[in-house]
Amino acid sequence: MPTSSKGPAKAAARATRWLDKDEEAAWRAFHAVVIKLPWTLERQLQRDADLSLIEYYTLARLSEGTQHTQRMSVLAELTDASLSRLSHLVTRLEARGYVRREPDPDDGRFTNAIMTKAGYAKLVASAPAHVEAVRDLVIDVLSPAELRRLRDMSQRLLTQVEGG
Amino acid sequence: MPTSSKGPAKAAARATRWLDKDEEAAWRAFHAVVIKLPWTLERQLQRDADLSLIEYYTLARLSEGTQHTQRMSVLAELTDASLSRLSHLVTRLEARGYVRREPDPDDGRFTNAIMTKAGYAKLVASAPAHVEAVRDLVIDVLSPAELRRLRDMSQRLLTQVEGG
DNA sequence: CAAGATTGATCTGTCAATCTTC
DNA sequence: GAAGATTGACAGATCAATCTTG
Repeated sequence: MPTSSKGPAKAAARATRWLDKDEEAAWRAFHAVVIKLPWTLERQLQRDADLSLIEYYTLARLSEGTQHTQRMSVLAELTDASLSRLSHLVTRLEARGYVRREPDPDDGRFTNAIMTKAGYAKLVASAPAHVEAVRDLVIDVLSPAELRRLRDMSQRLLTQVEGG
Repeated sequence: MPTSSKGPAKAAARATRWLDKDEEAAWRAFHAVVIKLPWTLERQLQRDADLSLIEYYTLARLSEGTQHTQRMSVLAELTDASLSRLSHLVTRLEARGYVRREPDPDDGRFTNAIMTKAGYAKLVASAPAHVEAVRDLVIDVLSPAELRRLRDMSQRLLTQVEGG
């Protein structure tokens, strides 16, 4: 019954503004995408590259850093992971030889994550199939105008989600 | 570097169609939403109702079934969970007294998940805060026209994601 | 034996506690 | 002592294997 209908608004201090029919339909469709899309990309990467989505984007963001390097805390921001999650994750990538860690020479409180040659090669090898998937699943499904709107909406949603 | 730029398209049989600047920007924004939104909703539900997102939607979908009942396999579809995941999950909901299981009287191969009174009460108590969150984070951020477009795009994305 | 469902092993993420460096 | 980072214990998801019913 929730999220729609005017159903029993038991607990809330003031009457709940339930979703109307259109809002409900929009939410269901969008919610489904939000749940299913990451999963589909996970599968693609797992199958084609033996990487998880966040592993792939960790390598991608590392490749954009000077010297293929990023501080752990910055990388956590960029990949939207907690520092703890990233630390575990980098431990695994390290074990596979894709990344190595070094304390920042200038300030030992920071740890630098540094992509190895093998890590870069892995990213380069994995990218084409992943970009194909992103195209197939998202980009090529929408017109350029729609894509602009999606970006626009996404940016506004983001400010909300990030506690605007 | 991936997803954008014309970078080394090593593996793929044919040249990779990398994302152009606008496509890349749209993808980054949308990707961020897709990753962050579920997490925000998880936090809200965890905090306000001690439920995970999928637990909440499991209860919600159950409440829509005749007699507050759904077959496990149908419920798995509705909640976008694997049968295995759902089974583990229902075991937990059962332990908390929100759901019980019975074999289908007509065909013992099916298992019915049945929401208890306590389960329904839990849903009713949890719904207002969750709907508020969905409004704050998504619905009220977009105009009705945008919401229509979002729904429209989402539906098309879904057919792709579901292997259209 | 096929479809529905469950189970157990394993892996990943989270949370809280801890360690290190300045 | 505060910020950055790591660690370990635990909760939840996945995958493969298994069980059950018709």
